[in-house]
Amino acid sequence: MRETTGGTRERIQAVALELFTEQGYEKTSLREIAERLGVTKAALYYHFKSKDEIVTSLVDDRLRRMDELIAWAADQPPTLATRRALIGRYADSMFDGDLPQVMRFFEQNQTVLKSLVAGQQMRDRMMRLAHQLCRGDDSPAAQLRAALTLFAVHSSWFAVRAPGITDDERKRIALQVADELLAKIGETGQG
Amino acid sequence: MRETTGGTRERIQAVALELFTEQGYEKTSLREIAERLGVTKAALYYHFKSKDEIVTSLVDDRLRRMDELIAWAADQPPTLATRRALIGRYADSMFDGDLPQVMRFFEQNQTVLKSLVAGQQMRDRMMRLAHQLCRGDDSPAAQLRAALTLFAVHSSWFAVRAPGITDDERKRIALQVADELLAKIGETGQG
DNA sequence: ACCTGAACACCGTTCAAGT
DNA sequence: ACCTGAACACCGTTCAAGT
Repeated sequence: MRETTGGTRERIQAVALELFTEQGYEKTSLREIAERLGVTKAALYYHFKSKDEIVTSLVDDRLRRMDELIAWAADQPPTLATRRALIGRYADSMFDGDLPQVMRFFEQNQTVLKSLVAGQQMRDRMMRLAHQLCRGDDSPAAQLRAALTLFAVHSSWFAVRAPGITDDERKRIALQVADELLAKIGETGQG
Repeated sequence: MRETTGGTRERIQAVALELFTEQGYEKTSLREIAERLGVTKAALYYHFKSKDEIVTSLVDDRLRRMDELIAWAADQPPTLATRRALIGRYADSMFDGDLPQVMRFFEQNQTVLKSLVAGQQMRDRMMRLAHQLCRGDDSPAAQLRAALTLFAVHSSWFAVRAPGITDDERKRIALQVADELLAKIGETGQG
């Protein structure tokens, strides 16, 4: 058997992330997760206080990295160069390691997550990121552009339908479009 | 008493739309809806085949209007003028009558709706709209821009935080940003 | 035609009890 | 420390029965 490397807690997280992303949070029952691991539903409650808390544990790492990004940006001058660097770093983190899967899960479960603590924190960080992206220009248009810049990175995963396109190419396209949006922030005049 | 204008079916739809939007589809129980109307849970099943089917009935009207838009666009030449007119009409329909509430509901419940028939149809229509918006330019960047154009209209509701801003102003900003994105579709060269 | 009462299998959660 | 068995209130759904 030698199922996987280790502790039950980690195995629960792995299975939960997979099923939540595939079928959604609400559609995935704890019974389903437990069965895959060969334990009882009640066993899950030894490792996590609730179903909600499983999600929290998945998102925590991601939250920390976003906090770092936001803090970094707040320390830089509010220039176009900073905005470009910020979205570049954000895209890097989105396409790096196993975080894409966490974000994919998040993307798929935004609604449900609204009522979950982790979801609210995540939304909060996105808002702050957007706020950093239009620092020095708080016009409505700038706010909208900042939000769309983040969307550009996210939606490059599903909005672009091209056979055989690589993750790197998706990232490049996303940053190209993002850069154009960012360039319009902080411009004097309405042109 | 003379509760509302009429039939139980319509009253169910009204209450369901309100609660689904406020709390989400999964978090709203049929018991809750029934109680508000002073009927039994089972009574709902006389008017609707399932909880899912309540959503379908809410979204149907919206689907029809999107179909009309798509058909109209397919009949026009694939020019920038057409793209601009298309997103303009789309924004109109989004900010008009009681449809905004339906869309707000949709925005809030995308995930859950993925597994519902109505949700899949809705996603399908959004894809087709995006496709119309980049007709004649199937490059990845164009696809991404087309998707972001639609997002611009949607996210103008929540991404823009300005005290006392009106719906009309939100719409104007959305269309301004959308137009800039659309202008870059179909441009020769990569510049 | 319109609705009720009671039952169905399933859900997340709790807790005493076992090793 | 780690897990089980059995119970809890709640969920969406069904259906015979009432008017």
